[in-house]
Amino acid sequence: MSRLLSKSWTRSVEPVLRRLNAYVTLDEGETALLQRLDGRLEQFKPGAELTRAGGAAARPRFLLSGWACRQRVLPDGRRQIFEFLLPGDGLGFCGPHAPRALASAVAITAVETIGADGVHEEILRQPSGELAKAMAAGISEQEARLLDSLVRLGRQTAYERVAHLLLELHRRLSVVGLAYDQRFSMPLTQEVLADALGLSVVHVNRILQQLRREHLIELRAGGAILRAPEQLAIIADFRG
Amino acid sequence: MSRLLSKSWTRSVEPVLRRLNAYVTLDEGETALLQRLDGRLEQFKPGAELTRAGGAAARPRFLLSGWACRQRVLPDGRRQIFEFLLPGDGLGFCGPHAPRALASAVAITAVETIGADGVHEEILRQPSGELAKAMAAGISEQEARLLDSLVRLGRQTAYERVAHLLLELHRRLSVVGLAYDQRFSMPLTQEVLADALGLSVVHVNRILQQLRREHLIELRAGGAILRAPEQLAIIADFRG
DNA sequence: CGTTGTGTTGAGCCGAATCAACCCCGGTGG
DNA sequence: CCACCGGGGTTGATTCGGCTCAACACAACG
Repeated sequence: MSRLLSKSWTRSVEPVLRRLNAYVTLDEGETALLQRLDGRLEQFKPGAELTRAGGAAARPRFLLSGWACRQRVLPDGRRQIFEFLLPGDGLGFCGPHAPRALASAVAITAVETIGADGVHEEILRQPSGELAKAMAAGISEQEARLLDSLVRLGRQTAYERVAHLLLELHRRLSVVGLAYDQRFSMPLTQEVLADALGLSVVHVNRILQQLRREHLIELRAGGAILRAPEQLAIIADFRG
Repeated sequence: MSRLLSKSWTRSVEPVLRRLNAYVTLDEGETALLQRLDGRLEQFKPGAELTRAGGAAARPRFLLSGWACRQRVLPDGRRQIFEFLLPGDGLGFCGPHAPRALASAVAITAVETIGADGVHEEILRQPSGELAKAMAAGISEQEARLLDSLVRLGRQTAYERVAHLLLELHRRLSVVGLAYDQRFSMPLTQEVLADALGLSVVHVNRILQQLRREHLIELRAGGAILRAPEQLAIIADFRG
């Protein structure tokens, strides 16, 4: 019940199943296909690149555990994080069309991924199956998140941006079973948050303090609690 | 050679052919398919909605003439423009997967579109044909532009943002044959630019003046000229 | 132990927003 | 013909949100 079991848990495809079933209920065959995924298991240390921008398109795979992000770095060092990749998320599924990766993906914590060529083949075999529908819905939701990010960066204040991102992370982790009530682990430094939100580290720090002072959130070493999700949603214009 | 001919030109699928052929050379059959497109022709006045956010996913179609944009408006009136839609661009091609439209599309000038269900069918029939490849490349490029926009809004200064957007528009119009050397028509008010760039109208005005003062650009009633594209590219970190 | 990375805090500055005029131009209608 | 009007662009004054710089606290770690 301790280390070994918990280790096997961190490697399971459960987050993938949870996420896809949230879109469309998969049938037994498709569920079994995912549980028997035989793609290569890969492990990454924090800071390691899962995908290099401009490099050959990566093979499709799922993130089983850990946090990563897609990002771009400007010549002078400024960095923009496009999105966070959480357990259960797919990576490289648009790739087959695209000649090369559009952004580099970098591990934030230790990360495990599993190759998912089998899923890709199944989608080609059954373009109108539940699995294909679920994967398409996932890609669509990902694009919706990118649009949300554009609004965040272009038209929201720092206060609204932070609230919005916290709600997004909470919602996504809930779907894959990694949020417990309003509590979830968030292994992000303030610098990472800043680069995702288009803010400076110092300012992120001050906004977080304000949110804590107002009893809207609690933060402790890698963990977050949303104390007033409804109010945060109003602040951030968050569309659940 | 005058009004009639020019009118028929504005309705042609030529921009579509130009854009797709820039990705992958289409064969005669595919070219003919596009030229014989029998989808419904639709016309929109400035300000009209081509697609309503949250509404049913729109049928796939191409924009034949005019400018439009995809956008979202916050409850308090703040607006973010996600991207501009130019002649030759597709709209609603991801739609079939997605249950509903992710953003509303609005005409900026008068706009003509043509339904393209035929293209969608052809892609299903020949998933590895040139047409399918070209359309996939187009979607991939569109996502790349969204990522560029995220960098723009999140990590670039107003000066860099304006330069970057002008270069993007010039490049896209060049591909579809609507840029003449460094000159192109740009029927955007400063307010529209502001909402695309996450800036205020007043500030956009000042930045444009600065760029003109520095002889990097020229602007005249709906038209733009890039006087020093290479320097603009350096300023904006624009990756051609 | 020092070292390094992360979070916290204060002071001052600056880029961009806001507020408020004003101009110009193309309608439009008396 | 001219007076009026509204939309877009321009300009100046002022405010403010967020950045920079700099120092310090604290914990993890070799």
